[in-house]
Amino acid sequence: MDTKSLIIEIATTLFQQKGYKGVGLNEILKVCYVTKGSFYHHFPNGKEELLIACLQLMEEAITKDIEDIFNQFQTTQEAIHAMIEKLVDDFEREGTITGYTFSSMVSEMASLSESVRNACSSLYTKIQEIYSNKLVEDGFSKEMGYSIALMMTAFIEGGMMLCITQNASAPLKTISDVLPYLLKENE
Amino acid sequence: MDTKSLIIEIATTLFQQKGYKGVGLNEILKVCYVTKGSFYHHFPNGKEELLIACLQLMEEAITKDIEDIFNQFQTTQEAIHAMIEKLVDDFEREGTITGYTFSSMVSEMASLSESVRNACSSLYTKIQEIYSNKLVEDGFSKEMGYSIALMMTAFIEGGMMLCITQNASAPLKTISDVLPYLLKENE
DNA sequence: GTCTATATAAAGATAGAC
DNA sequence: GTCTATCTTTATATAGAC
Repeated sequence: MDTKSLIIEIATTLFQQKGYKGVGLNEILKVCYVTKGSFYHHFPNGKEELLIACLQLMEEAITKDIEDIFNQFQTTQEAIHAMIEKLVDDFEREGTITGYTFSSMVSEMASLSESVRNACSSLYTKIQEIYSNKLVEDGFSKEMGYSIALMMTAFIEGGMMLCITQNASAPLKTISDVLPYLLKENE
Repeated sequence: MDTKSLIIEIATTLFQQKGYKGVGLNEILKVCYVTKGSFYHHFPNGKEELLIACLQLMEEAITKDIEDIFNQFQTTQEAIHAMIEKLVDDFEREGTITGYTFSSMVSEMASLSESVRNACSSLYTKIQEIYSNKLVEDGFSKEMGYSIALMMTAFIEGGMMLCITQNASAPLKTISDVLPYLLKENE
């Protein structure tokens, strides 16, 4: 793999685990076996440029992943259930949630950098579109589909936050169990 | 006000706005007109000790605030509606959400400091207990009350995250509109 | 495109006078 | 309890050889 992609891949994981400010450039480059000089050749605008590149990679990876799951299942309910199950598995295996979330980047950087905020916003919008389209297929109105997609995103983000805080997968599991009510009773 | 309390108050606001790593000690102390020497007299263990103190202050302030709102209204549904409305108002007025959230602290620090994670966990538990108790008053079973309280917390946290990301209050408003379905149809 | 060496600024923290 | 001055480490970033 070329140097630039390598840096982006490794930095993405580290940012997701420890947040943007929680990882120093030195740490990233040490893991990559890449030097400062090489880094600034690929990212002349430094660390923030790297973050934006990572957010774009996340956008691709996350949307692809979610789309795959949503294509595998007939209904939104089944798909979202499978999705959360996967998050829970990852969390129980690795101890951290690296997929489908970038909340640390949002909460750290949204107030500090407009371009980072926009990249995050774009990502959430993409995810919600996938949900929303599936919900319309399921028979929901466009408006209702939009609202529920928004809620689902908030739900999952909040659930991940609680899992990280409690260092336990129970919150996401509970949410996964209760979500069907949301989807069924409004159809 | 005594120096220690002053530092805690100002630091709390700054941490909520910019996250823990987003604010330097220098910045905090400059706003307080307090010197390093004085700071380390009150907080021998430095910045992380200050953060813990801030989280405790938040715990008091947030629980008191939410309890007041919940005492003002008959049902959970009305209370939570008023609560979200207050969040939305604050956001529209100030541009940032400083109340009821500390997600930046969680996502930045949970993987790095166990004692910070515990303080955050305690805070979420307290909030959920308030919801849960009210829900039991409303006629829900203890188990159902617990699940719904968890969901509500996840919902609101996720909603705030989306508001910050989109720099708009729409997400929380949508959530506020749709929440009644969750509470009504399971009663 | 990659390297080493260096610059520069900011972080958190300490020492000791008052 | 508060002050100034200082220390140490780490951060991001740059210069210039190869």
